[in-house]
Amino acid sequence: MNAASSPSDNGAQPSRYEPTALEGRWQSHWRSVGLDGTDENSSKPAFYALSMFPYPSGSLHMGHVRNYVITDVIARVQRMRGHAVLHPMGWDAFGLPAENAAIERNVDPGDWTDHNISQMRAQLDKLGLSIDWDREQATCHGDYYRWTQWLFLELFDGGLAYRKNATVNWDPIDQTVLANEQVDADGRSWRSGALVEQRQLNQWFLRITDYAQALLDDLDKLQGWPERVRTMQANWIGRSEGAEITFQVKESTDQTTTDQTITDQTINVFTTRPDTLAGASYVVLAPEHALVDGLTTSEQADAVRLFRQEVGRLSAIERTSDDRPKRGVPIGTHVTNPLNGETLPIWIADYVLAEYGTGAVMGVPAHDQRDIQFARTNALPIQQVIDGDGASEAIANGNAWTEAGTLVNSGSFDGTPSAEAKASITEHGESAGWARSKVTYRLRDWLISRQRYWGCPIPIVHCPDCGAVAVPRDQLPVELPRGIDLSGKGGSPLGQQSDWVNVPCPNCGKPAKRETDTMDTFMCSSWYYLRFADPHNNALPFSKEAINRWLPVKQYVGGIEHAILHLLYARFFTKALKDRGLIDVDEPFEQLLTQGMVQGVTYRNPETGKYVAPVDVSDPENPRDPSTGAPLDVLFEKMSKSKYNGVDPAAVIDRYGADTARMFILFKAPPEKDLEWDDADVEGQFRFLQRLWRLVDAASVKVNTVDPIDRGVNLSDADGGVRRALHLAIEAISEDLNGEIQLNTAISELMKLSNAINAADIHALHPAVLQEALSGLIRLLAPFAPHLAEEFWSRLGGTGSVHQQPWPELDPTALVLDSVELVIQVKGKVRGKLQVPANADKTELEQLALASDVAKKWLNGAAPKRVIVVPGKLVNLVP
RNA sequence: GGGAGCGUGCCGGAAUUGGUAGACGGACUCGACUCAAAAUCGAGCGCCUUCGGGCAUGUGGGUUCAAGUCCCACCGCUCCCA
Repeated sequence: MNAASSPSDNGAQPSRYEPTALEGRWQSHWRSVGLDGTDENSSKPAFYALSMFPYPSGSLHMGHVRNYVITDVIARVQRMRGHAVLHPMGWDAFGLPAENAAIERNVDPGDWTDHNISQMRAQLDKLGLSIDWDREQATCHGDYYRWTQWLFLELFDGGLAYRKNATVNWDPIDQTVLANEQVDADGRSWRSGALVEQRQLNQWFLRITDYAQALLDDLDKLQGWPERVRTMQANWIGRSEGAEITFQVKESTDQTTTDQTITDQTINVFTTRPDTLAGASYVVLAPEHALVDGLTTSEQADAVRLFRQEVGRLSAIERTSDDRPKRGVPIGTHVTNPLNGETLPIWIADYVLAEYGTGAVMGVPAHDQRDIQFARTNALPIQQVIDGDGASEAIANGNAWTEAGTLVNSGSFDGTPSAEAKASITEHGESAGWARSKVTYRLRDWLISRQRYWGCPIPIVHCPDCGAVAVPRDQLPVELPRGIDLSGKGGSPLGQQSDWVNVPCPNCGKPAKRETDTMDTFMCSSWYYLRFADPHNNALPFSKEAINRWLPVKQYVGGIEHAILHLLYARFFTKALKDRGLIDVDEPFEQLLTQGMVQGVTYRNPETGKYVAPVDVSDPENPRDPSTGAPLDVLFEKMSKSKYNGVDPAAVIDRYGADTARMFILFKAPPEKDLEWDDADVEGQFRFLQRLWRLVDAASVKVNTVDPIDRGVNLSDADGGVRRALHLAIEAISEDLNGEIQLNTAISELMKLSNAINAADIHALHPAVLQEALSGLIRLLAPFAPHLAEEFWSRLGGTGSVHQQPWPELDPTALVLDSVELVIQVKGKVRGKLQVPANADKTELEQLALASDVAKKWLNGAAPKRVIVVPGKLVNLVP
């Protein structure tokens, strides 16, 4: 049962693979000799391998293991290939779990976090990761967040951090605001899952929208990123080209409205379809739009007030959702369509948001799906202005015609193709003064204020006279007050610390108050990869020299869930810091690998939807609910406590060792795909390492040095076969580690090589061949199973550490064969095989094929019409 | 609705400048060893077959001497945007 302790107790002669003891021994040896330190001063080319750093929850899960093992293999291979490698680790250590623990259990969030960090570091150590711990960072420590604040002030000085009153997403569970990126498609918080609410608050924002175009354009530079991450970012940025069109309000100045008389009012709308302007039948303002009060007539005032109250309760997602009826009310006044002079009513409607574009749109029902729904609900006219095949029918059926076509009902523009009309109508409007071509983005400025305690304080003092004043840089960090009472109620916790809040204004010295909001934790993680390059710098967050040596990160590895959030923020930071002259790189991450989830088996009762723990399933072949006897669905889902499908990495390491865990997790699935955890497969991986152990054990009698020795001249067929197997493996594994990283097939190549050596009689092999094969095998194994490879290296008399050896070199002559198998096809179907000399040319191959029994049988003596020869592969005879 | 990706044995997955489909592993079956079991070792393992071969990479077409791979249409799943 227990594989780690069971292998045959039948005698003492062969040594046993005991991973736990072996791994502990090598780990402490490596630590004592400083094997994993960063090579800072050599002339070797730099290679920066980075995993997305974890939140220190206190327990390592399989997703972490997968992430760090993938990065570790890459780091180790690059070292063997002659690079100076930077492979650091740190902690994304601010955030709500610590604060919630403090509220629930009355512990200090800092102590709680530090305790978790040391616990997780110990768990990570057991994986045998080649991390330079000397560079460790925790974002909640003053010597880190001092620089987060410093960088905030850089952005503040550059005008990229500003404060404004805005409608923001409020998470009622976590009691704080959220950035748009942190609200999912269902309108729920990324953390708490609560439905977010809308609130008007005065908050800090970063001007990420200034970089919208650069963030979009430079996606093209990121050829080492998965296509779908780039697409997701491009969608999120959401560039749209169009025009801003000015509509003149029609009512004259003597028309009385609710609170004022109308002067020369205009409404600006943004549209991507200026070509459809003639089809506008109304103009819609967002209910919150500043012009609404002034343009509402007395008759409509009550309806408008009621409607605004209703809309105020809805989230942006609900308001714009396609499957909801579009609702609105007219406000009583009108505008003139600048293109054709028609009079159009002004409405307010839930589906128009104040924060997007100009907060106003023109309604063109015939050519916009939301507008046609709105028009049909509210009996507004539907005028077709673009014609195309099937357009009229579609519109009559209530489907907007959004394709390109030809203009109709548009006066002098009739007959113009719609693509061309976009430009010509805009130009016409520009010369008449009522249009401008314009580009807008879906991306909003990044809201970074959080009304929570356990985060980086925003280094600002609010002075009644001077306004928002930066805390002088020599006073950083603005430290979080410690040992305070956290109730979890009553607003921002820092606001209640009067000692801390009340300070003199750094500018004029009068009494002032500190900013009491803390920063979004994504601020802290937007620059940590820069600090790792220069972790102990006391004068600056990092020096330009250090950044130039190590950045950009050559290989970044992490979960797809950060495709937008962290990866977009970090790109923005990099660009902003470059523009501030602090760094020279403009993109932080050259290659990105997004690893898939680790899933565990779940048993679910399809009737009740409830999960059954695996221990309660008596027969896994035919799983049934122990209480109802109903057959259960067997699924693979992301590991979680509620589904009883978590596998604890520590338990796996205790039982099989880290090398088995590493090998399994790499072999079971390609890195970017989801991985289905299966204990039987882990067992299989352990068996492979045991097989290697026995192979090295047997060979050690014959080989006692892994140093290269002169090769004998006379090699037997078996010798040649083993050499060929070795060099095939070197070729394939080296290829798997270049570009698109394929670690699962690399391990299968190791297995093939091991199988090939095992299949030969090692006692009959030339000692030099066996020595070369084992030396190569061990070095190829080293990045994947570092402890076992080191043990083998030492047992076979190798000097130094296997991890400091050069990557094995391919000898192409070892791959050459005397004879190869030639496939004979007849009309594309395989009909036979033939051994032929490897150096035979096309003509010879054709003749050999024609003379073969296969040809005689399938061609009935006739000559083929055509013969295709692919040297080294096949001959295809076409009768 | 728009975009991206995916679909291969019982299972995880190999193979894409078009060239022997199913590498490697798991599960399973049989055999050796054993009092027995585990471990280990050996053999088998897509489907059908009249043992000649035939059929097979979601479905249906197409290009080609040759298609998992390229093209068209469709079906299903996943993700992103609306």
